[in-house]
Amino acid sequence: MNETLRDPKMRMAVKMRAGAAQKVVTEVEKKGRKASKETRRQQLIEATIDSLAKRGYAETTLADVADGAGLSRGIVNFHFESKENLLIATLQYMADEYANHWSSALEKAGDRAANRLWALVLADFDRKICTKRKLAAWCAFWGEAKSRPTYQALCGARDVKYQETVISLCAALKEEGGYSYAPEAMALAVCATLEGLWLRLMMGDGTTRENALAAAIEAIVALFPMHIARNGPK
Amino acid sequence: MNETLRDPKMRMAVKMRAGAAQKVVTEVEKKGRKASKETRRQQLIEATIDSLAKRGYAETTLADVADGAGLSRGIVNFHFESKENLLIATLQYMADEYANHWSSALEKAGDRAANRLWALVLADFDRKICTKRKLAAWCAFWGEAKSRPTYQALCGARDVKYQETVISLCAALKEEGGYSYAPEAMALAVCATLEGLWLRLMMGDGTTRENALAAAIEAIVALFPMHIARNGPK
DNA sequence: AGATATTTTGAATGAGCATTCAGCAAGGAT
DNA sequence: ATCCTTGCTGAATGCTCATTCAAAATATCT
Repeated sequence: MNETLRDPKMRMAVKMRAGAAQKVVTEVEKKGRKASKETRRQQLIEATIDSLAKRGYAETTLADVADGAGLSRGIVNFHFESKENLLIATLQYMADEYANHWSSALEKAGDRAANRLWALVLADFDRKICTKRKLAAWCAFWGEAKSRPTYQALCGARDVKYQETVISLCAALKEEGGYSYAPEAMALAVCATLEGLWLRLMMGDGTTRENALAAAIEAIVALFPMHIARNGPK
Repeated sequence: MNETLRDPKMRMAVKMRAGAAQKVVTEVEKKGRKASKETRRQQLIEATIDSLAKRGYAETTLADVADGAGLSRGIVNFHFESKENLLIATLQYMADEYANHWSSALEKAGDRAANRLWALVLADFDRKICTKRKLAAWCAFWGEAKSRPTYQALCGARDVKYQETVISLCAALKEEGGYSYAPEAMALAVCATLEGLWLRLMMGDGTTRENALAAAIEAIVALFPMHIARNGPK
């Protein structure tokens, strides 16, 4: 596919367009090999996410990633040594991005448990995180995670902290409000709901980001009626 | 792996063991080529589920499936024509089994909406359906579904009827009980919760079938407090 | 500028795998 | 017993892909 990219001149054009979009980074990159290396790695990771989203895990090839990045066939092995390493780096990148996103949302939300829970839910369906391509890439990894300890560890690490956070929020709300649930069970249910909605978004039945967010809100409003209303924490 | 299976005599031993476990079927199978063909297909589908669970979608090979079934390398193409067909048949089989399971649970539950919803939740975490190997196989397909229309259709078909059912149950309960939610959003949330719990079970963090069921119950008790208590529908 | 180090290329290599097919085995029919 | 049908086998084929590497391009240093 896209045979035009096999032509070096065409490739250069792609590279320059990409460069134009990040002018500042490019300036810094000119001097200093380290920066350049990181940039290239980043570029390849993005191309990997694209390929995972477009073709799925099983059909993702290094050739496709290289084409997507507008670079040559041997490039991945130069920067990542192996396909496996590239995929691990990609998952790592997504996991970090996700964790940073919800942690910073949590910080901004302040101290009240209701505000914090609300912020977590909104963060999960934020445009930055909740993209078709990224959801698809996540799901590609989930599909392989069970049989690959490395992926499992990276996906799992994502969840452990998140779920602990949700458990403590559920416990705090119970304390405040007089609910009767078991915090661990309720937290598991909340996390599962959010993940399940992601799965739905990805599967491409009619569900949209807005539907999903609405469903998530409906659920937490019903689960924590003393603390959360449809338009936000009380 | 398992080089012993390359030896025809060893294979025969495997075949006979498998045969012993289904003595009655074997008797019928002896006469009648059609029955035999179906049996063989079934056997290969089971081996495919095993392989998907053990090695993931990307690493599942026809050689592995054939070894798992105790048969020779060419066998899949003889019975299914191609790997793709085998995988589609496998997904089809799982989708049918799942649909039959919850439909019959629904029938047994009678007319009251609360009973029916409760039955659906229990059915999802039934030992027959909710096995490590089957969950793993489901997830393997989910991971590829976005980039393969055929899988998407089969996974999607699973959900459409299910979700319509849940929507109508939510609508009925709202009617009866005076909840204020939007039935579509609430149904989406309920379905997502159940699917998310499946995902969690599969990912092999500590979640067990019992934890997952407990979380699901906690959720629907909180979502439908007028109709459902922890020990069942009111 | 010239020399050196770094990054990139793309053709070659070889491994793994799905698929094919000529032939074997086991019944059943004549 | 012999033929025919059907199911099955496993070696051979050819294709796709990750990986390697010598050579080219480019950047950095002296």
